[in-house]
Amino acid sequence: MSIKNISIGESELEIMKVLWKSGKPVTSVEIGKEVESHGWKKTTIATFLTRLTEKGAVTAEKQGKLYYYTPLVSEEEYRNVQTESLIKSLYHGSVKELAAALFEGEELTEEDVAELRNIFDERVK
Amino acid sequence: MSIKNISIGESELEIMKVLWKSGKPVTSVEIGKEVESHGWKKTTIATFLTRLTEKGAVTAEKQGKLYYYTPLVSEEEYRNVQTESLIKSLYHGSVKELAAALFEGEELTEEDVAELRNIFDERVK
DNA sequence: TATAGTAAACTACAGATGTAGAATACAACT
DNA sequence: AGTTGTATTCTACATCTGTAGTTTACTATA
Repeated sequence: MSIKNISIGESELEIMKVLWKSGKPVTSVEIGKEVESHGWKKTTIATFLTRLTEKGAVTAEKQGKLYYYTPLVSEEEYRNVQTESLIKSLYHGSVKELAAALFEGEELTEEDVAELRNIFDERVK
Repeated sequence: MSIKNISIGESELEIMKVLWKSGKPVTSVEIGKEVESHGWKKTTIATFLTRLTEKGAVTAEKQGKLYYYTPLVSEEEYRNVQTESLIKSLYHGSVKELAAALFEGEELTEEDVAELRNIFDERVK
C-alpha cells in the first residue's frame, strides 16, 4: 500500500501536522499539548495515533516508558498526493487550470504576484 | 447550511459532474447512461441522488412521471471551496504557496507556462 | 380492468472516521 | 509489596459514504 492509498481524516491530519512540525519523534503527551485547542480527550488522541500507525502513516518506537511517534509520510508527499487528487477530480487533470484559477481569484496580493513572478522567471529560465 | 458545509463524497461527485456538464435538468435514467462506466446499479444512483438532494446539493423537480435533477451548487463554487480547503489545511492558508508548488513541480509544459504568463500579465495589468 | 415495467423510496450493511469511556499494564513512590 | 498515576489498548457508538436488495407507486399496455 503506497502513499497514494493512505487516507488520513481531518482530525487525524491535525496529529500529522504536529509530527511534521516537530522534526523529531514526539510522544503522545507532547502531541496532546500541541492540539489542546481541539479539546480532545487523551484517549481520542490515542485512537488517532493507533489508526495512523495501522495505516502506515506513522511509526511508534518505544523509548523507556513512552512511545515516540514519527511520520512515515512526509508533509510534502501528502500535500502532493492531495493536490494531484484535487486537480484530477475538479480541474480536469490540468495543473494549468488550477494555476489559472489561483491567478484569477482575488486572493493574491501584489507582493504575492511579484514573488510568483520571480519563481516563474526562474522556471522559464 | 451554506455551501461550505456541504460535503460530497467521491462517488456522489461523479453524479454532480454529470449534472454540471449537462446545462439542463437531467433524469436519473440519463445520469445512469452517463456513469455507465462505473457499473453502479440503478438503486445505487438513486441513493446518491437522494442524499445529494437531502444535503442541498441538488433539487429534484417532478415533470410528468420522472424527476429532473438540477445542481444547486455550481462546479465553480464547489471547486473553490475545495481548493480553499486544501490551501487552508496543507498550504498554511497561503494561495501563494500552492501556486509556487505548482510552478516548481514538473507538471507544467512550456506551453502551459507561456499561457500562464499571459494570464499573469493580465493580472498584473 | 388486470398486468407488467420501472423510477423512486425504503431498508440494509460494511468500512472509515470522530469521539471517548473502561480496562490494562507498568513505572514510581511509600 | 501495595498503591497510585497514567500511557496504551480495547471496546463502543454515531455519522458518513459506498453499494445494493426489496418494496412501493404509478404508468402504460394487453
